[in-house]
Formats: sequence, structure tokens, C-alpha cells
Amino acid sequence: MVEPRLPRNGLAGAGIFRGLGAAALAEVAAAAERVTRAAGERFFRQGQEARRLYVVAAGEVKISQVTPEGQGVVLRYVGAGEMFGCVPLYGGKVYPAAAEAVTDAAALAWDRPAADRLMERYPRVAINALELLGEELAALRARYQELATERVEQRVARALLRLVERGGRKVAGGVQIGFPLSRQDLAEWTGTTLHTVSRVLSAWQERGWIVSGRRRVVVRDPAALARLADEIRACLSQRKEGPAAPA
Amino acid sequence: MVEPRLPRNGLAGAGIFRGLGAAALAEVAAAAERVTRAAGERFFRQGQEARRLYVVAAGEVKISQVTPEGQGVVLRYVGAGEMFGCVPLYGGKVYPAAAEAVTDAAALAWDRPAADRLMERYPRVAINALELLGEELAALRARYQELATERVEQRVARALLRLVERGGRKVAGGVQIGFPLSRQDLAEWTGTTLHTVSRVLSAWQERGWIVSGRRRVVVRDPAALARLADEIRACLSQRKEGPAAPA
DNA sequence: CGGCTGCTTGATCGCTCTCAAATGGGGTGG
DNA sequence: CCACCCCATTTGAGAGCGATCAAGCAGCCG
Repeated sequence: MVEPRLPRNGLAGAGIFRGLGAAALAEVAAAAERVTRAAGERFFRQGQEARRLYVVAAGEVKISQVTPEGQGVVLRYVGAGEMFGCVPLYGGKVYPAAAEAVTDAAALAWDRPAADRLMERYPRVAINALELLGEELAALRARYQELATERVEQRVARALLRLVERGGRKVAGGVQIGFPLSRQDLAEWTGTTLHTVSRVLSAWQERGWIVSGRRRVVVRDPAALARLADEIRACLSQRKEGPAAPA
Repeated sequence: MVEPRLPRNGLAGAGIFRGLGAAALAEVAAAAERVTRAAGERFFRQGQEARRLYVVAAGEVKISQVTPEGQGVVLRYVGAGEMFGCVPLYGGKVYPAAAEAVTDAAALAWDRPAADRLMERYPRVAINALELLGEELAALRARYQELATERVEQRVARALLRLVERGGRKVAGGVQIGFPLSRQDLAEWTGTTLHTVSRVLSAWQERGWIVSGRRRVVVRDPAALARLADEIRACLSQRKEGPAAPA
């Protein structure tokens, strides 16, 4: 397990506490609880009573829902400095999704009374939360649009590019996604099946665009993926033969 | 054109101003601009600079995005008392979607400085906005999950049920959706094509579940649609023959 | 009454899911 | 250190949902 630890610049590096003075940050820190989870453990489960708001201090957290039929859908990956679990605090009573640590992870948590107190005393916190929620909404809208209009290959390409950008580690010959990511995870993230993801990744590996293994993906040619993601849906079969980047 | 008019209980009926006192509401009203649009006109376009936050006073407003390839995606329908256009005010600089009046509509608008002032003076407004944004996020998550896991028929059924619930008018033999709704609109709302929507509606009409015409849908048997929406995806072809409502 | 816009309907194609089974890498326990 | 087992992954075959292409039809408005 990692030790609980704040983002590089401390609490001030967390979006929701942006712009607060030192005194306010101290007060915020004093009200926080520390929570750690080993990889695979959960911060909370879907349907559980919503009691706390979290900010990730270290590690990566996966937010996902399960349908009544048992199919999973991944909604976000949350990294250091980012907030999660805040939606139901204002509105619903239970967490509509589960939060699972995909690496060993640590977070700071505030229960509802503490969060209320902070927002009352520092309206800036509420404004920041508003902004963050707005960004999350914008991101989900983009993914909704993609799911509605693009095909699997494009969605998977875009997913890899985003995950590389958010937490890529440079390794020999490419950039590796910074946390364990199975085919199943990618499938639930892009709205398809692990079989289809496997086929797509295999094809890309053959072309040298990526190297992948057990819960591990290294992107060698991000440009190729970007080209694929932005490809016009028109020319269907041409794609198979030549890269022929349009636009 | 309708005349601009507030929701039944005035500004207090608008979610974002919930809980404000009479004095505060007066101040809010004084800072508002009135905006009206005839059916088919837009409040703002996608990509336009985001300057104002709106609350619908009368009519129905459609929020939709268009992809670079020209495909449309409907994100929400906004009715009286509901807020729209607030996301980019805190965060982005431009509206990521367009807002079109689907009936003659009226709205109240606040520009960014006015909104800032109100939230500073009345933190309750920021908290309310947080709650509303949270609800919107929850709704979009639900639709994302449906798009990822359900098939077209179920999604269309759910869409009709929601639209009936949000703005249904009782008419002879059923409940009519309260605003003009084309096959294309339904398709962009559920992530499919107008052809498929047309086929689905035709089939339902044959079974007497709905009656529909040009941009008009009357639901006669909501229970049947609800059964379809909740149907387990297992038994595939059986559906064609008998209703055989499982569970 | 004519044109336009929205709706219907048929035919075909292919992307993607589904079902089935084999393979292999890695971690664990002995 | 080795062997075993489990889980993630790969790969094949086949079917079907829904998109796409292509006309034709019908309200509605001017």
C-alpha cells in the first residue's frame, strides 16, 4: 500500500480548493479524513448511502455502474487532485455508482456536514465545485455523442488517447497507460464487448501502433490512433488498405 | 408568440432560486433580461460565446449538439422553471451545444456578471445550481448506460415514457407528448436513425400502443412500453410473438 | 393546388454481438 | 525454484440488429 499523500502542491492543487488562502486550506485539511484502499478495493459501492465527498491524493480510481442485467459501464477514471462522490451529496441519497481503486490509492474525505460548513464559509468552494461538475458534464456529453455516432474502433482509439494523456508513463518505444487496464475495462469504458476490444487491439498491434499485454497497453503511434479517431465515417473499406489520412 | 411569463409560482418555482426570500427574489428578477423565441428559433448556437444563463419561463427548449460530420445528438429537453446554458459559464467559454425553441418559448436570462453577483450575495443559489447540475449529470449517466447496454426499441420506449411524464397532455384515448417531436428528433435523442424510429413506431401503432402523426405522438398504453423498456435482453425472438411480460 | 417537409417501407449489407473453446502469462503455494 | 491454477486474452464461426440506400407517400402551408 502507498502511504496517504497529497498531490504535489498539497490541497491547493485540488481543483475544488483552488484559490483558497493558507488559513482556509489549513481548515479544510483539518476537517479531512484520510482513507486508503489497496488495488481492487472499493471506496464505496453502488447503492450505498452517500455520506462523503472524496479528493484523490494518490493512485487512480474507477467510477462505474452496473445495470440490473449485470453489465458494467465505466463512467470516469479519477486521478490525483480530482474529486469524486460529490454528485449524490446534493440531490440523491445513495451513490449511483461504485468507486474502485485500480491501483493502491489514497483519498481525503469530508462528510456532508463538513462539506456544508466549508461551502458556507468559503463560497469559492461551491463555485469551484460548480465548475468541476460542469467540466464532468461536458466530458460525459462528448462521450455520449461519440457513443451515439461513432463506431467501436474510433471510440477505442479515442479512449486510449485520453487515458495516455491523463496518465501516460514514457517507456521504451512508446507511452504506457499508467494503471492496469483490462480488455473488459476498455470495453465497459467504450460501450462494447471485451471480444471486440481484443480484436481491435490485436489488429493495431499487428500494425505496430500499440503493444499490449495482460492489463497493460503501450501506445507506440498516437498519431495513427488520432487519425483513426478523426476519420470520416464515409470511406468504409478503404481504411483496411491504406492509412490514407483524410483531411 | 406567447408572452413571456413565469412558472406558476414565479421565480420561486425555478429550481435554482429555491429557498430564496422575497427580497432576494425581487433582486433576482430585477437583474433578469426577458428573451422570447418563436418555435424553431434558437436562443444560442453551438460554438457561440457563452454569455448568459437562462431559466425557461414558458415553452420547451431543445439542447442539441452536432458532430463535425453533421450528425445531431439531442442532450436534453428543458421545460418551464428549468435552467440551461449554465455549464459553459463556469469553465468553457463557448456554448458546446445549441438551444432551440421547439414551441414558442420565453426565458429569463442573466449575464455572467449578474450571475456572479447573485451567487456571491446568495450562496444558496450556488448550492442549488450544484444540485441541479448533479441531477443533470445523473440523468445523462443513466442515458449513457442505456445507450451502451440497451437496444433501440428499449431506448425509444424509455424516451417516450420520459417525454410523456415530463410534459404529457391528456387527450382522448391516451397521453400526448406536449410539443412537436419528429422521428428525426427521437432518433437523435435515442442515438439511432429516423428510419429505425419510424419502423419501431409503426410496429407499436399496429399493436395499439401508440398513435402518431406528423411530429406528434400519443401514448395509449404506457404500461406496454414500460414492459418493453424493462424487458430482459435474453429472450430475443419471443418478443415478436407474445407480450409475455417477464418478471 | 403545388411544393415542401416529414414519414413510410422495401431490400441489402456489414459491423458487432454472441457462443464456444483454446492458449498463455503470472502469481501463489508448496 | 518449480508446478499448478486461475484469469485475462485470443481466435473462430455464425447470426442478427440496425444502418444505409432508394423510392414512394401524405399532411400542411403558402
